Amino acid sequence: MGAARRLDDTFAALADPTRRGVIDLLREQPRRAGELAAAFDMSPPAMSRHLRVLRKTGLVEEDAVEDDARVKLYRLRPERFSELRAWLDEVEAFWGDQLQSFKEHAERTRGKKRP
Amino acid sequence: MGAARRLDDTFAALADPTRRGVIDLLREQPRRAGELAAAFDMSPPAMSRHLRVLRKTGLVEEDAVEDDARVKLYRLRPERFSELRAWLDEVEAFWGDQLQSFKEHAERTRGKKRP
DNA sequence: GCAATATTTAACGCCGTCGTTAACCATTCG
DNA sequence: CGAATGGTTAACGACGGCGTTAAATATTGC
Repeated sequence: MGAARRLDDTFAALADPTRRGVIDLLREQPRRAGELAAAFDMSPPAMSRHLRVLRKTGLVEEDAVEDDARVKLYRLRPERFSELRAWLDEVEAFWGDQLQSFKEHAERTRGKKRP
Repeated sequence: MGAARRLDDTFAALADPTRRGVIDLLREQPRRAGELAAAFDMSPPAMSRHLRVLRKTGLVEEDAVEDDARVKLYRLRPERFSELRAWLDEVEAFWGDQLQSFKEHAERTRGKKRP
């Protein structure tokens, strides 16, 4: 049930196009906070909060690499995405049965316009 | 880009625990609107709007079966879930490369506390 | 026709989100 | 030290989501 609460935040985080855009950029390589703000033509504070949201949900992590301690690098983290996939798998497990019945039905009624 | 817009709504729809709960119930079998409202101890109007959201995103469909034309049956629809899976696949495709590089890096620096 | 049933729409209030600008650390470097 | 740079936090306004109750719309059945 802890996981369910976390899914709330995960989905909410992904509902924002800017945040999905960030994820898209981070797929290629880690990026600096300011770099991301610029990429979306958005004020640094605005991006900072988007990053905070992504951080809190665990979709992204921040580490202070580089020789300059002011800059923060953001990168993707796989765990939450796996969790998301797990949820999706669970929901879609249903199609298996559903489509199975459908297939069987189609099989039985093949070629007939109306059974 | 139409698909991206749709993802906004899909994720937003799934961010609500009630709506995910509805999806969970619909996995087992189609349900009536009022039945769903009762299941979540919620007023019919509130559930009605949740269902409207789910309908608009295409996660759910409504058809008026049964001999009583007043009742509406809701059931899941696979298309949007597939779309979601596609997005997730795309994002996760990155782990392959990432983990690959990480593995190589770990390989090179194995046993050293600090490179 | 009229009361009861199933669901949706309308109108209202509350609270959280998203963006902006201004102020606030921390760090670099001249 | 002191200005400049990178980033986050604070305060504010606009907008939208979610729940409630009241009213509207079908449809059923006596």
